[in-house]
Amino acid sequence: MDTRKDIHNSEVPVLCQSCEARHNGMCGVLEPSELVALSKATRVVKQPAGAELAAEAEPVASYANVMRGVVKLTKTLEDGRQQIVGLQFAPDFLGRLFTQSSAVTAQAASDVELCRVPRAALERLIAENPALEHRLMQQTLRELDEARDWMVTLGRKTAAEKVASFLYLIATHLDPSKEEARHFDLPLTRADIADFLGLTLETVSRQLSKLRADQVIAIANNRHVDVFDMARLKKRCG
Amino acid sequence: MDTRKDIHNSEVPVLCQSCEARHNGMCGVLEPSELVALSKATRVVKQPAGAELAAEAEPVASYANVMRGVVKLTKTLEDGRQQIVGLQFAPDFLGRLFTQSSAVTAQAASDVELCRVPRAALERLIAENPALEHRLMQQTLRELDEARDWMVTLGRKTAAEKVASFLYLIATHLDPSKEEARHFDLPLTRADIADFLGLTLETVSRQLSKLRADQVIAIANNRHVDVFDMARLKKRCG
DNA sequence: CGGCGTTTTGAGCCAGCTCAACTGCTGTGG
DNA sequence: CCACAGCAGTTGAGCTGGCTCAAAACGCCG
Repeated sequence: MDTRKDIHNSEVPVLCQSCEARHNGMCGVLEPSELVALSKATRVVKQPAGAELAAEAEPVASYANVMRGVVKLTKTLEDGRQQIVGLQFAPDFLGRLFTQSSAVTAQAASDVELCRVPRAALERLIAENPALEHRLMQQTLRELDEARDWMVTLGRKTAAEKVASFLYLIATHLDPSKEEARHFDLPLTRADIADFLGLTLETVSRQLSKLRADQVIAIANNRHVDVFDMARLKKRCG
Repeated sequence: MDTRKDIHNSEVPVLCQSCEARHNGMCGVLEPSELVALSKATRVVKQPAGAELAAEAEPVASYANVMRGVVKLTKTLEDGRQQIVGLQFAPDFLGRLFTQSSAVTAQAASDVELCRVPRAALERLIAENPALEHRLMQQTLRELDEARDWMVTLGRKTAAEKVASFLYLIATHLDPSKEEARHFDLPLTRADIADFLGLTLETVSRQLSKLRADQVIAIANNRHVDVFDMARLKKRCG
């Protein structure tokens, strides 16, 4: 992989210089020399929405960093009932460390760009560099906090509160502005949203219509959402 | 703290020799010398059922290992709705690493015995010993897997399947026998079970009565449960 | 412009909730 | 040793939020 001398980023691979994982993701703890070594094994891949990235109970040959787009983690019961158990945004790390097979299916929710790392290469680097494991531990703890937050949403909130909570989560993750109002494109279909919230798609649609009727949001083209007032949305999260 | 020379456990503190955390918990990765040093700072405490061990959004002064009993982790909405987001059994580690305050309330579900470790002592040991962080990472990943499993239960299962799933979880954690039939005392009240399953306590009670009527379980004294056939119970988990 | 997948809207139903009464166990005081 | 208070659990009856099934509307692409 190409590298370039640079006063501020001497020896850092070109691709890594603008990558979010380099700044806020796991690569932030790596030395330039480690980054160069790792980048020899990594490969940036694009995947269209709907692509399956890893299947439940299947062995996975590689880990990845999400560079662009949203990945959904799902679990399915024998009779087909499905639940989304997590969403991953750039620059999240993707993959279950220290076990042969993933407990979830990972699927591209929107078009995504991933930076793939072969299993063995990453595990070797982790074994050599405790700071990397520490960083991954921090992300894992954050994911556990988020999973537990979502358990409250699934177990104890009404349909209206669930949909508001979903919009709030997406708004805070996709629109970085600090303004009161935010807007973004939903990375999930109504069916996906239903699978994330433990509802039917009809109920999701009805609740979105209600939020529109109540002037909390506007929806254009079924996908683009304007939140007029984040504080008002938050109040509806229960 | 007292120590004793022993051919097989030279220098290991007496209390640690019979402790589950020494065998399957985080202390399993510590050298005898580290264990001696750590045990100087730890303190075994008993707490009655209902005792609050750590409050949501409050700073915590110590971590702990669960030695006996069950600890419930709960989250509460402003209006009082509650959700149990995790149960911890011996020899689980208790506490949120690397952040000032816990995101959950920890409460003794049954009478419990904890081995308390001051925050600073454990964090120093983790910084010095990557193997310890690795072990804690493994538990964190396991907890994340369990949280995601439970999200499917909360979001997509019926009341009957939820109650069966709860009994299955408790049976596999509390009765280590490999037999088809198992029996144990429920560590949770009906209200707690409801808060774990996202149901009302009346619905929990009705579903337990149904399982009894269907000869899947027997209940004595409201707390003691006999599962006649684990395979049959598992089929009812959805 | 026509066809297909997604979303919205409507109408009726039912699983699980609410409210309420009752049972049974346990501990306490006479 | 019994009466009785208090709490946990059970059971019943009726209601309702979210589900199911069905059809119409919308947006997108050839």
